[in-house]
Amino acid sequence: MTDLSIGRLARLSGVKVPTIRYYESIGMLDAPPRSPGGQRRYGDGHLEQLRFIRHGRELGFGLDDLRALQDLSARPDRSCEEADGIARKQLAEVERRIAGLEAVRRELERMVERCSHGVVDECRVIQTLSDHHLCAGDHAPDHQTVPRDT
Amino acid sequence: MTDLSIGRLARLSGVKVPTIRYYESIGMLDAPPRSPGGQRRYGDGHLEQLRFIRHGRELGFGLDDLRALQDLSARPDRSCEEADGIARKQLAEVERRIAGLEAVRRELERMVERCSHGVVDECRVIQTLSDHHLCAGDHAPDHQTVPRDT
DNA sequence: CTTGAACCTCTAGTCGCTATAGGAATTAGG
DNA sequence: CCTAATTCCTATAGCGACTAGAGGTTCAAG
Ligand SMILES: [Zn+2]
Ligand SMILES: [Zn+2]
Ligand SMILES: [Zn+2]
Ligand SMILES: [Zn+2]
Repeated sequence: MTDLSIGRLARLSGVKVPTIRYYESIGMLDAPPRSPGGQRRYGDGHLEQLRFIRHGRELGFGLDDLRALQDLSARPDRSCEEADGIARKQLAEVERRIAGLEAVRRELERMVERCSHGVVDECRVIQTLSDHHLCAGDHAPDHQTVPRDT
Repeated sequence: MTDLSIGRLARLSGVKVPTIRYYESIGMLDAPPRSPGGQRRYGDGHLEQLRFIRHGRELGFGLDDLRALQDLSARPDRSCEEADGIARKQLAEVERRIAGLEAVRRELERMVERCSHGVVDECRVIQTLSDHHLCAGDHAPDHQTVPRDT
């Protein structure tokens, strides 16, 4: 019952203030009680919950999976089969993404290395983009979304 | 002047019909002439342009970068310095993402391997999510967005 | 000339946030 | 106790790169 303000909770958890409110709005984080003036007052349980979510996000889990994992951790007597399944699925997904990125990395390296740095018309980068036949192999048959940095 | 319909262009380029319209709407792809009834009629230039974009997307370039690269390729006499810079930046970004995903992969592997597959309370997956100290190392200090599959 | 496939525009949804505007509440200092 | 600075509130819109659906029109094969 440490009665944390949202800002303090943000500092302790490493999750930004607007993100905490966002998690509450989509039902990922329990809505806390409010001060007489209407401000959120969090307890230790919320901090734990938020750290769980943050750690899961760092490991690449989607919020849906984390919700399922959260629900499971509230039922300590059940078999952990489902939790392990989610983790294995996540591992497979990460491996798939790494494989795709490795293929992309090889092609990018190749085109950067082979460019003689002259004029655009002879630029290996531009040429390769115009013609996949200049690539060494196949790359990224599947989708890749570019992440954002903050 | 092959006078391609959008559907045929989609098949020839590997880019979906709504995506082609989307590219036009954001100015990535030149707006084609229309049939008397108002339907889009593409030429070979559009097909080339679209293949360029698609190839670039497969290599992980953002649409902004691809626009810049497209503009450069229209000026064949200029130095390719800028193009090479964009490609090197992209390579660095891909390397950064691989490094992050490798760290995540190691942790996921670790937690899946160490679980004795009993009850949730003793599940290494759940425990690790609750406590980063059970991780072997640091992972993903930066953002990662989960890609979508189609 | 009919019919069914392909096309059109427009809007809203995806994921996981982030940013801004325009206020109200809290807290630290004097 | 009062003020000023800081933090907090809601609500809305935007990011990237699409995808999905509704409701209507045009085209091309037979
Ligand atoms: Zn070059
Ligand atoms: Zn290629
Ligand atoms: Zn387990
Ligand atoms: Zn960890």
